[in-house]
Amino acid sequence: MTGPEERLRMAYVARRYYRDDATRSEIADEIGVSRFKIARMLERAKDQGIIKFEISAGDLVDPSLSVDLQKRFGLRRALVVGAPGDTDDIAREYVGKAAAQLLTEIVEEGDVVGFTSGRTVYAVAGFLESLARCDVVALGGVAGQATEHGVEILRRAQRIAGGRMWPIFAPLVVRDPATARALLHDPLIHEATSQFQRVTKGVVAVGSWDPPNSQLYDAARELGFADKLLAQGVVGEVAATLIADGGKTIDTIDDRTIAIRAETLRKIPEVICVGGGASKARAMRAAIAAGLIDSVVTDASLARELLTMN
Amino acid sequence: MTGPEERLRMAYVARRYYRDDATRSEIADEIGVSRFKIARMLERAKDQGIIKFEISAGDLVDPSLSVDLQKRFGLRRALVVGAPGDTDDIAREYVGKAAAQLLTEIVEEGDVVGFTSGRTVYAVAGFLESLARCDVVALGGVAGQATEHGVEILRRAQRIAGGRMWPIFAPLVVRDPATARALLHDPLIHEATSQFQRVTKGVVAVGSWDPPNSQLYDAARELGFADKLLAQGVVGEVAATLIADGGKTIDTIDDRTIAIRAETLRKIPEVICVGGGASKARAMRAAIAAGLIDSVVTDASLARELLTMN
DNA sequence: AATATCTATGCTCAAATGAGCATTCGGAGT
DNA sequence: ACTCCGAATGCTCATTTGAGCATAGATATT
Repeated sequence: MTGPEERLRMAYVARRYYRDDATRSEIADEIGVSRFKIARMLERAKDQGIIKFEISAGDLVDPSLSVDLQKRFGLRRALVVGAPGDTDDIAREYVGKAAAQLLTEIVEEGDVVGFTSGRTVYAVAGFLESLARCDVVALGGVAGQATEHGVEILRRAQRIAGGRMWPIFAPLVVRDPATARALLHDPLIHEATSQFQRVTKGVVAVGSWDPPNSQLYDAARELGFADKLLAQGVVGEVAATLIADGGKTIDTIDDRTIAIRAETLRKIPEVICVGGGASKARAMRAAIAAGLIDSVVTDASLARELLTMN
Repeated sequence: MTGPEERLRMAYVARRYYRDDATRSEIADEIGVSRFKIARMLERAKDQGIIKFEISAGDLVDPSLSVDLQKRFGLRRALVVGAPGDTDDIAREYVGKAAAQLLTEIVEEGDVVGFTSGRTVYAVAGFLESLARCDVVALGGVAGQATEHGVEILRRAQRIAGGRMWPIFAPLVVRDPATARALLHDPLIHEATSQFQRVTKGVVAVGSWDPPNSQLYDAARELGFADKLLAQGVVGEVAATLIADGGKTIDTIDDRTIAIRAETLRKIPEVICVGGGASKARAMRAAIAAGLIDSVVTDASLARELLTMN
């Protein structure tokens, strides 16, 4: 075992090398040993834990989970935020903030950014503070009671991005195909849906059907669709595209939804899925398998669940 | 400000470079950028605090205080241990342990190691666990009530070092010169004091007279010397050598002490002074100024006090 | 005591890195 | 539109560093 004098010396060398950016030769001259000895001291300092590298990536992001997730699922980007013990509400704040910062970082002038509705996407919009000049489009109608949220997301994004906006003032899912067709012929809605193919970056929430944690699920249940869809293996949804466990999309109610279709979604150069909480893991895995999403911003619970699912 | 994607990337690069020892070029190929960009990312990661270097030197030693102290006072070695808030007792344990480890590290076969008495030196001996084969010598008589301590130090050191030992069974200070002379003519004591010139490494405690924190001071007070000596400016002592603030040694009671003399102490190649607690700062500073000690093992309180004294 | 073994040290030469510079690109100001 | 400025990028070449080896000194083994 190394004595305190030697450890102190190693600490000094480590400090001079890493903190002060001295070269090994400088340090060697300074304390009168060869540069090779300095090199070996630095190695041993690392082995013995005298120097440790603390890597953080800021308050929010967990660097290793992020990279693990990105590699494991072949994602374009993955940001994992917060601690696994956080409540869903706290996790949503973290995810929203990180996703907002990510958008600020990656959105370029001329982009067309699409948003679904949902609480997490609402949080993203809430944390948006600056954005390159771009147009914003709703990727679907509004689900859930808090109807205003869906529109509010676009409004805030538009105010910050400064470009044009195409909100969709309609429910995400309706009772029958005829109603859906009628809505889709509404001039304002039609104009919005025509923008789908121009979208270059999508921000989408993921909803879980098993266990149920989705506003689309709630709406479907009210309309009486839910059980049949569950029987067909639906585990989650993105926008209004239902997905089964292996990633197969299920089009049963496509004629009753006002939202971007799976094939159009897949053509968007980058779709970022936001959402946290371990309960959404199956749904998110299915969405990735379905090829609907390219990047994720999530929390540590969901990330760990995804990484240990099998 | 940098976005989370970029920070994550920087964290990843930092991890690969510092933790995994990947070369900049490897990382560059891996993520498809130039090695120059990697270099700049690492620089910025350092600036932005994404990577931090945590340097510890083990549980005991405070690396920066140690180096500061060593440089400020031109010491051969300085080890500063523990936290400034520690009590004297805890600090003594830390100092003792660190000094013991230091001895283990630096004592070589054939050395002759001298010890004074004192509680801290006793702690040093208590923590000694291995030592190159060497002889051990008491550097003076015993002060304080716990007479056995002084001898116990030598016994333990001898048992671990395996060489010869020369303890001194006598008080550190006596009432009058005649008593001192008589003791110094005692064959056992004479044999011990004859070893002083052979000593190659000394371990000495420091006693403070102002404020009083010294067993020699207590003894001197009982014998009625103390006030006169304080009037002469004594602020502390090493072995039985009294020292005034600027480092001047005061020989008033030298003819009544059984201990190594200042000039002999100065000839020892390395004298290590052990002791902690801010109250001993003046005494230690004086001992350094007097050229009686070459290295120190102390605690954070004393070190900070020394560094801020002026 | 002689031998083998291990560890620490410093060397050479190839690889990795840093400093400084030229170029490009994207605004900001006129 | 134009120029100007600053930031970012990648280059060259000198410096720094790492890998592997040879040597020397210590330690264990017989």
